[in-house]
Amino acid sequence: MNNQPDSKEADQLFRSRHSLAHLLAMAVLEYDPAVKLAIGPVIDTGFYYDFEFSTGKIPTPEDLKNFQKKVKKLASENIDFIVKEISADEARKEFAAQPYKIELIEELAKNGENLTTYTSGNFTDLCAGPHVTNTKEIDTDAFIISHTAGAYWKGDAKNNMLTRIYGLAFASKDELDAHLKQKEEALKRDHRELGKKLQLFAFDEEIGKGLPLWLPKGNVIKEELENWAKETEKKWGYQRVTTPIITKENLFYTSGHLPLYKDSMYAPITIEDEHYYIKPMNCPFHHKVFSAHPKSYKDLPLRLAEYGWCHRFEDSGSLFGLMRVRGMQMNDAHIYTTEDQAINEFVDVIKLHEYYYKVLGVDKYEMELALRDPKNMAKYHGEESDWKLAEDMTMKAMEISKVPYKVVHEGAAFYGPKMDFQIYSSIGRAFTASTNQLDLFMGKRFNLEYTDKDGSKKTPFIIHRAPLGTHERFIGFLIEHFAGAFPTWLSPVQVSIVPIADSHHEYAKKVFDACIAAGIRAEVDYSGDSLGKKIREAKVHKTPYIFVVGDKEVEGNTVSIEVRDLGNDSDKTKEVENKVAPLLVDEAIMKIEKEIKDRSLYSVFKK
RNA sequence: GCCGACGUAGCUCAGACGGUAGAGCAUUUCCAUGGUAAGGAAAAGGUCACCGGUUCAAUUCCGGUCGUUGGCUCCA
Repeated sequence: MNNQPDSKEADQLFRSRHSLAHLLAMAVLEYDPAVKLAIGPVIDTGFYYDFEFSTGKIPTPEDLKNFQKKVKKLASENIDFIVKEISADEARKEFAAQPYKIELIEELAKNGENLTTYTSGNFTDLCAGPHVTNTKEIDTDAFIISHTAGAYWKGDAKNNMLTRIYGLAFASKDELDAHLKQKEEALKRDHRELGKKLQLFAFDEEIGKGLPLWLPKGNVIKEELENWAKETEKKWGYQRVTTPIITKENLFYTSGHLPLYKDSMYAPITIEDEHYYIKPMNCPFHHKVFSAHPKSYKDLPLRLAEYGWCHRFEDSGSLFGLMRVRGMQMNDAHIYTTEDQAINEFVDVIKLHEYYYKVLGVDKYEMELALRDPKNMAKYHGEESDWKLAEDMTMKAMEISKVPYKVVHEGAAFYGPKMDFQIYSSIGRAFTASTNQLDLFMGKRFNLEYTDKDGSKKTPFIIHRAPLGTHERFIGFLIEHFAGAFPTWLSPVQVSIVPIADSHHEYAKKVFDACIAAGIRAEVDYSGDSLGKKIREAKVHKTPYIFVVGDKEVEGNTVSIEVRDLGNDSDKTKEVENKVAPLLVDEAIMKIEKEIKDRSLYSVFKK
């Protein structure tokens, strides 16, 4: 387990959680005496135990409540946990009726590890411990049996699916309550909730799962991001291309994707005896752009960018709001370089990420270098020497960049090492926002070449990069990151104009026209609602600025400005005067125009 | 894909022993013309996700499908 205790308090909590898992097993055994026990480890928020229930005995939510009562009762019975060291043979006898335990015993015995059991009351479990010495150490108000889930034995989809029962457990009831409260708060910031409330995107059964509709307000964010990416990439020396979303199947045989990913691609369309696939990625298309004309070393590095429309037939069970969809638009580009240029280009890609994150105020992120999984070497194509070189080069680039990173020995792409950027939303959820690769394989596969100084033909190195990931996942992230209160440049509505009475509608329209002329996204509330209601309406939609216009404003050709209050969630630096003394219309517009142009995270009216 | 849970009006949710349903908000209309987070009234809105089965009768019970979701697996 990775959850080794590192302090006395943590150690005590670890013991309590672990012991609760055993008490849960006791309750479950009473409910289904023939249940097969798998494992019951401690996790960050408590514990779980995996079971294989007898036919027809899968517990209902009602049963879970009973387990909870039973565990509570057991915990209050002052049961001792008694540890015992046993031999493999004794263990085999003791757990003869428990096939999963037997499997564990064989493994442990093979590795020459000592076996221990813990006995609590009439229940003995194979377990490395540690546990409480007596259940009176457990706070019986600080845990709940929360929910069930399916989980494969040993995390392998080829194995049986077991029923996992999760428990939340903390050192005190206060901490448990705090955890539940925090989860509730997190739900309010959940991009699915906010997306509905702020009318950013929607799904429709008739269209299909994982295929989002971008509503007008959400589309504004998408376009702003895309414009920003185009502007930035232009400055960084990228050229834009457009490639089809559909292709004859052979392209994906050339790339090697088809045999590997057939199941997660939309099925082919057959027409005039040809199979066409909808593209799940843009790479091969960009390679074809590269090879459309002969290339010289002088053309390199060649950076081809496209917000490409990709479709992947993801497993229905893995779809998740905007974060995991079947139709996505990717901030993709491929950089074709000489061997000498590759590291520098890779470093620049990392710098580009840093730039994007800085503008968006994403300060918690890290890189993860995914190398080949030694247990699954068959997945990876290409020459060993190329892999070594690519791994060295990526590592070097990461060193140079000085961004913190960790190395993982699995998860590389089949054609090269992968560098992911993990970012964390304000509710603590981690996202892989961007994946990048250094690829020495596809160039050869597609016979890409350029003529070098000496007239020889060489294969370019290829960097795959996508700093803003897909619109879908990235905006999903941004919704949670900003809790729906986007910086002004990204806000669907930037200024909400609220006339005090009907008689001010005409003036409101004038102010509106001035905003629109300045490129500010404005709306006038012409409803017959009360002033308070109109203000509230603008505020629940998290509009950055409300212009209130009444007699005073008409007379002075001004607007009274209400600045969005970010409440307790706000960063200190975002503190603003909520009410701004009436400003001339032109002046107010100029200030906000500048804030938008700067893509500022902060209000121009900040203190 | 797998295991589980859930699906009632646009949204958030009530509801019943099996006898075709209700609230708040949103929408529309009317009244009020209001100076900073919900003014008042009325109307309209549902094949209770869909398809089968049991039943005199199904939104309610059973089965299947679709969708959402908690996890597991996967993620070029």
